Amino acid sequence: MSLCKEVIEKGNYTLIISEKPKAAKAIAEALSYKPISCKDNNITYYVINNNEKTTVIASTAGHLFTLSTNSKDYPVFDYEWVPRWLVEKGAFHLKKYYYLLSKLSKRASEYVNACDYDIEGSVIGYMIIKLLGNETKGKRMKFSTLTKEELLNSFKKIGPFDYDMIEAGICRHELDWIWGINTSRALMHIYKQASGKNIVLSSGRVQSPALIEVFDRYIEERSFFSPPKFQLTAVFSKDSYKFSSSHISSPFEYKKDAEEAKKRALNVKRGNVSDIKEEKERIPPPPPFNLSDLQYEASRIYGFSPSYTQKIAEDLYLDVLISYPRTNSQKLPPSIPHKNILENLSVLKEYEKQIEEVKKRNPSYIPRQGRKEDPAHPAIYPTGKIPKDLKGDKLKLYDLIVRRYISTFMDDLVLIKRRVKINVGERDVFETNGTIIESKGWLKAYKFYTIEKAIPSLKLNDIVSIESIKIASYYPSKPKLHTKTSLLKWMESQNIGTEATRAQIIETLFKRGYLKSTSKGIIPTKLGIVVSLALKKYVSELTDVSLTRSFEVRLQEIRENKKSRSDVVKEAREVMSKIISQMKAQNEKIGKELMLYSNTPKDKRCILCELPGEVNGLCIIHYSALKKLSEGLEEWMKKTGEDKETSISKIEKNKSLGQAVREVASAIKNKTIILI
DNA sequence: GCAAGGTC
Ligand SMILES: [Zn+2]
Repeated sequence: MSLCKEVIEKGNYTLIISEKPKAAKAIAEALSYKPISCKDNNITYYVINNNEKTTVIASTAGHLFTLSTNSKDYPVFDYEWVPRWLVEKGAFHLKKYYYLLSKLSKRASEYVNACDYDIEGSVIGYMIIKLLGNETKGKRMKFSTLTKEELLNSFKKIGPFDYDMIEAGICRHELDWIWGINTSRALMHIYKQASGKNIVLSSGRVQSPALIEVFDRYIEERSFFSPPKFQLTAVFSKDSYKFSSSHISSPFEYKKDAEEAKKRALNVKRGNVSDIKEEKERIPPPPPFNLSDLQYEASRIYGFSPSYTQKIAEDLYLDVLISYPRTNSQKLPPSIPHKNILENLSVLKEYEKQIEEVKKRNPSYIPRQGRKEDPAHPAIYPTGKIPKDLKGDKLKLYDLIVRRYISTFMDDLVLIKRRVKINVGERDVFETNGTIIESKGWLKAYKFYTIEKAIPSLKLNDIVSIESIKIASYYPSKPKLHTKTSLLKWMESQNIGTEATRAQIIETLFKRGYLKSTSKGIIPTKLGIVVSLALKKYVSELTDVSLTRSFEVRLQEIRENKKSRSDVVKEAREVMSKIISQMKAQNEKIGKELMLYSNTPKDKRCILCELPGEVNGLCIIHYSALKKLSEGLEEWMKKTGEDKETSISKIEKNKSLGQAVREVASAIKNKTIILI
């Protein structure tokens, strides 16, 4: 044990710094068959003695330093990098890492940043070396998997510091800090001035567009209005076999067209099978899991929230049961020992048969690859370590990951789809279809889909009779309220946030009291609505994803040496100074607007709800509903063939339309408000 | 106290 101490005291070693403990262990084991494992305050580091040359491998746990300021005022731009454990609530566990790295840095002769090969990893390692060691003796090791081969290779190719990445990374921190801290302080300060109350408000490049997305979707859903289309469906029979079938012109735009087709069909009363088409469809295995696909599937299959799934996945990772979960990659490189992993997993009865099949059908163990990539990690896969005593949700998630992994080695799912056309009289054709599975392929392992729909057992020229026929209204595009999962997928589609932060940022919006969950999905609270409106009006840059796009352009320019970090930051300061001075000049006005929502006097309320009345005595939601109803009513009447009074009555009761539209229709019926 | 980004 004292050997560890000796080495540190002697100094003159290369200190390799990794981003996480697991990576430090992998590096140590790649560089030596017998790394010496040392402990300091329960934190492990490794020592390797080779031909007089000593290497020490230690790790942090993510960012050890963060931007911080002593100033309580705003606008504020005088931030500096400080140890997180000193300034951040909940970061106290980093103190041990800080002290160990600080101790190991004192006598090192050389420092290697071996953090993940992405811009955050470049910043994490750089800050440790700059602030605890010696920047001039800093180097960079680059690898994207933790396999022995790649680690050894990257160790041989250790290069100089990657200042392009470091500068871009530091700039990202500064820009987010400038935008986030200043606008959050402005919101809080104005709120405090107007109400006398201290509450925590926040805004930022990622969270604010996400909030606005929920807000916009909510208004869209509440004020949804569309005339119906008309689905004509008949139930046919052949001997005792019954099946339903839709008119090929369905959905009809006009009800009278559907009614005429119905009348014609009822006159003929029978049809004949005029065409049968059968085709095979091959569906390849789903791609390997990245975190957001895992979150999506765990929500679809088990109802887990994205942050819950992430927490369980992190536990499984720490138990060494699965690989690193915070990845965007859908790729499983051949350097992963798939054969060993599958052989190990085959001792588990529930996977034995499927793995046996992989061995026979895919003996080189080549998995299907997805499209998405990650600079530092492969897709999520089981390590092959056999779990003991896994229970409940942890077991469910582990099983999901294992099944997905096995399925990527399996054959295509083969479906048979049959489409049958039935002519009724001379003009009308009905169609019915079904799907059956010819060969299950990967679905045997990843069994979380139900696919089969009975195939109609009919032959060409069969005569079938119409048992019944009916017209149903059909609403094409009713928008759905967001769920945590759909919001996370939306963030991913817009490329805002990262695998590690999206679920967390959604939870922050709830913690701020901006959002709440209902049985139908997420809706903004009054506070969420008024913050959304204030941001739209006074900090519109934060209300959509274009700010992220412009950050990306600038960071890329820094990486390519076309711009300097200080120029980009200077530009951001100027923009922010302007925004803040404009907000300060309108302090009272903004404060009044905020207060109007948190405490709306009775005489200022919307005719139909408790929100403030903004236009024609209606709140933004009911006004938006009134506008859509007023614009679309004529089309509704034309397509349904109903008069105005009937239309309004039907709209009032129609649950396929937005709730605010129904409330507005009801108020029109009662003559409380009029169409515009 | 406030961002977004790492990871325990
Ligand atoms: Zn209202």
